[in-house]
Amino acid sequence: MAVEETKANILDAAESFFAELGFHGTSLRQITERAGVNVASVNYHFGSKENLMDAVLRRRLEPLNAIRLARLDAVRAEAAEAGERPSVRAVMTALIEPTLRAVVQPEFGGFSIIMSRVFTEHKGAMMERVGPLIEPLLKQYLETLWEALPNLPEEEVVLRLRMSLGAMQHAIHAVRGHQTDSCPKELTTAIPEDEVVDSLIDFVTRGMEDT
Amino acid sequence: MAVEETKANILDAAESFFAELGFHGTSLRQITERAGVNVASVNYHFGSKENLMDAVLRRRLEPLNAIRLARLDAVRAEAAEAGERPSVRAVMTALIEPTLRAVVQPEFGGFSIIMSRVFTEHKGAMMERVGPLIEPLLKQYLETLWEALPNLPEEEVVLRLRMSLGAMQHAIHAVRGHQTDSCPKELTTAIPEDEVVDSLIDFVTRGMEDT
DNA sequence: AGTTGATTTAAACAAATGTTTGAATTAAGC
DNA sequence: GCTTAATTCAAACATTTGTTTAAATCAACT
Repeated sequence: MAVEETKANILDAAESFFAELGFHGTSLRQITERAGVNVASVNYHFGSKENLMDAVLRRRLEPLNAIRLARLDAVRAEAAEAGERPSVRAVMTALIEPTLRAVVQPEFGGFSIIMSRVFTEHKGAMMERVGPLIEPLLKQYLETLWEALPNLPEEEVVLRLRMSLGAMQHAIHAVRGHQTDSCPKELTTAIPEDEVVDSLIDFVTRGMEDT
Repeated sequence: MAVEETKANILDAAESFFAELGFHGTSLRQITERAGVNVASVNYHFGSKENLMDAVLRRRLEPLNAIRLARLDAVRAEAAEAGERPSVRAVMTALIEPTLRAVVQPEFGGFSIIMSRVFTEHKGAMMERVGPLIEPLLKQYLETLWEALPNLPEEEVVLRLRMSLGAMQHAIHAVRGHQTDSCPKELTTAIPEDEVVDSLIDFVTRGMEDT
């Protein structure tokens, strides 16, 4: 088995187990058994269980963040060219569309669940590791939203962005729950991905904008 | 030490550790040491570590759910008396206000974080345990929202409620993060509780209502 | 004061954890 | 084809885990 194949198998197995059972709830033996490799492989290729989680997150987050930043830059450039403020809808679309398109891909497996967990924890080892990966992105979006909503106090925009991120997180679960039938019965939806994207953009745009 | 005091000490310690380190990340010895009791006390009083988590959740959730249901019933009664449909704002206020008032209390400690984690997991032992505690509540709110928004497809209302719950979850973290300084730097807010409640109600009402 | 039942305690239990070791195997370069 | 380095493997490492046990202590009631 090629080296990259071994590492990829470990990452795949780790991703799905971390999503299902959490970091501490998953053992290296579960991961390596599903990956079809030896237990020692994790420490050989990644150094430790914690570094493995790092690699799981980076593999998905870095390319996705690059796309999201590019989309945001496009929105800013377009607004600058037109000599106008960027619209809230355009900014939120630049965030939401690539995120949901990525997350519904089957190979993203449990990544969205892991990210939700990370968002939830706030402190502890996991947040310290993910923080540096997402804070620069959020800072860019925040600054653009301040420009798009000049009449609101900056603090209020921060709060509304947080609430929008929460809405996005749960909308993602709605889409993936629809795929996997694993969300609470009272909150299942049968709405296809495209409509969820539209609904979410509408929802957070109404929420963000001044009425 | 009185029996109830012992159990309360265990519940307090378990709540804060489960919030900080997660269920699997916390050991019974950490809990019992902080609680000042013997390791065997947990199994004696609660039966198992899993049953302890059950008790932690029930202690907060059952009284809170009673309040939320009462508030919803009041909204429905008022609307019925006036011969009108309940307003989206009134329904969302009946959900949000008691939730945030409860959650910002210091003694609620890490409960909101535990709940976020539960919402996130979706499957696994934790969701199976919490599901029965919150699904009846959500069902009641959902039916009232269907009545309040008769022109929307029911599926769309379900999705919007989910997104609103996500917004509430992250707003709660904003408030508690403000208390504890434990949220990512780019998303800290210094907005006091009352204003967060108002902002959140406004945000989800705009999001839920047909434009 | 004595008895009964509930509670606490220290100690031990088997099982599972992440990690390390050193030999075996594979792959690549000359 | 030999050598060298990278990778895999089975086995063992010391800890830590949740749980159980049986004796000790406590509280309450007659």
